[in-house]
Amino acid sequence: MSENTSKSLKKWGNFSEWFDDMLLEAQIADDRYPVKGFSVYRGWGYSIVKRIYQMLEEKLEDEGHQPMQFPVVIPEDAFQVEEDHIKGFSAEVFWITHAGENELDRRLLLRPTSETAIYPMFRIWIRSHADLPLRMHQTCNVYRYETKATRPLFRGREFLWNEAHTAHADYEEAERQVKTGVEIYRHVYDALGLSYILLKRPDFDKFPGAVYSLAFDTWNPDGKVNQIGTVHELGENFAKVFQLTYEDEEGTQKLAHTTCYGMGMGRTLAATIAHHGDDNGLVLPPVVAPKQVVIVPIPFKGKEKEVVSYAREIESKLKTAGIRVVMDDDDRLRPGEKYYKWEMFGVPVRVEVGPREADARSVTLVRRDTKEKTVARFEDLVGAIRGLFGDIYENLRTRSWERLDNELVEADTLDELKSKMNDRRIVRVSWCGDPHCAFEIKDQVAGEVRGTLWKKEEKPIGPCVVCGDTASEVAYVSRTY
RNA sequence: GGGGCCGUGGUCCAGCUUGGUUUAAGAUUCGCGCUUGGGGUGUGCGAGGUCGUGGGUUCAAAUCCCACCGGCCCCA
Repeated sequence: MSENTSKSLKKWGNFSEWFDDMLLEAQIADDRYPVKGFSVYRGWGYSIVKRIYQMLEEKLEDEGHQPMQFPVVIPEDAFQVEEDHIKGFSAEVFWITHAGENELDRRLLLRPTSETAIYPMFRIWIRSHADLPLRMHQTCNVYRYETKATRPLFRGREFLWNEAHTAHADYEEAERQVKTGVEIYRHVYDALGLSYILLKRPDFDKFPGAVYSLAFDTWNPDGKVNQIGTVHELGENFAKVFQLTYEDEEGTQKLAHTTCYGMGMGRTLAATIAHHGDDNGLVLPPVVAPKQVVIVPIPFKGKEKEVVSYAREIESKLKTAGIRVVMDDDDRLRPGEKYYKWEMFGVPVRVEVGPREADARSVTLVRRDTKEKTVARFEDLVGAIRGLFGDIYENLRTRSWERLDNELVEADTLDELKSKMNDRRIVRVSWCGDPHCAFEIKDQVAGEVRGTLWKKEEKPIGPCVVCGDTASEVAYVSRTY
């Protein structure tokens, strides 16, 4: 697989085209599957996804979440218990109405999210305060019949995610869990070097059935924001309708309080690609790169043996050190072609080994993010590469946060907001908090109110940009996916 | 929700306006061989298409019409 020379890939000039090329050329995902909104994760892409899952699952389990796997089907009657939840999701539900030739007398649906699958079981499991808190998580696929235009990774009708669900004795404990959920997600996004804004969604945009919703929004090169994860405080809303009660120390029956949070893998992967990639292809953080190092032997006539055997020595040393390494000794390709190929795949470090290195027992190391070359001695190989991994990670992370900083601008008036929205920025505005003013923004400019910073008081600098009344909050406005 | 554009070998595309010299062109890719090898070597031979699907108009459809499927963009 090599990159298409007939096109020039421009991440900033034409993100859509660039991104589609990345998916195809770097074997991330293939959306040519013949059902709209469904696509295939290919080897390189799914390997990255698995590593993200692994980091997330490990952290969740460290924080006391048990791994579980619930069925993909939910019976209609369970789904229809919570009123807001139905309103929010029913238009997007895939129904199973038949089995063979027979019509089912109890229709089933493919989970769009699993609250209504999980709570009937929580009700069975929770009897006393000793059963709380109850925390679980599952990695699974969910199904939503999206009516907006689908895009691979960003918006599909089937998507990969991890969802966590917890039940608690009281609101305070649930609140602490919300914070923990946020910290778990931060841990993963930070490891990927992703920048984000953590917003409390406005009431009109919260998860159907939630008390409030938090969301991690991140920038995208095309000026839209990408929601990569959400955390919801559900209060007693679901507990009430699913009758999640427990007996407390005094022997009285009480309602549990619940939370849930979900991280979309497609979008998290999309952000990783979009934040770090460049016009030569992917640039992967070492922690999730399926291959962290590629060795390219450069055999000259008469010296093939020395070069190849030295390259194998290097390969085995790196493997022993636990570094994921691939040796590209395919003799049909020239070294230059291999450089381009592995740059497309975003492998963090390239090791070049030719007669020069074999003679000197050294290696030439090239880091993917800056293309900077260094030379190291064979004895120092592992340390040098580990050092580069650290440098690459720091660089990617810093660049991502700087870009976010760059994307964030202020606007004092609706006109200014309009013009900055046309520049595809994320704009901070003073807002009175009235939903009508938020809807007015949506009507007038190409973006919408995403919310206000969570746990960080921001003082509005002027009156509400829409109505001119006293502003109570600073709202973040942007185009969305 | 409203409007617009598009679908031709694995990929990018020419051809469509004005139906017929088109055996559907080219590049890339893929296979085999030689050559080459520190940033996309060159070359020879070969492979790959029911022109998205179905229907209609016509002596004749990649080309015109309709429906569906799939993709993209803009606006709300």
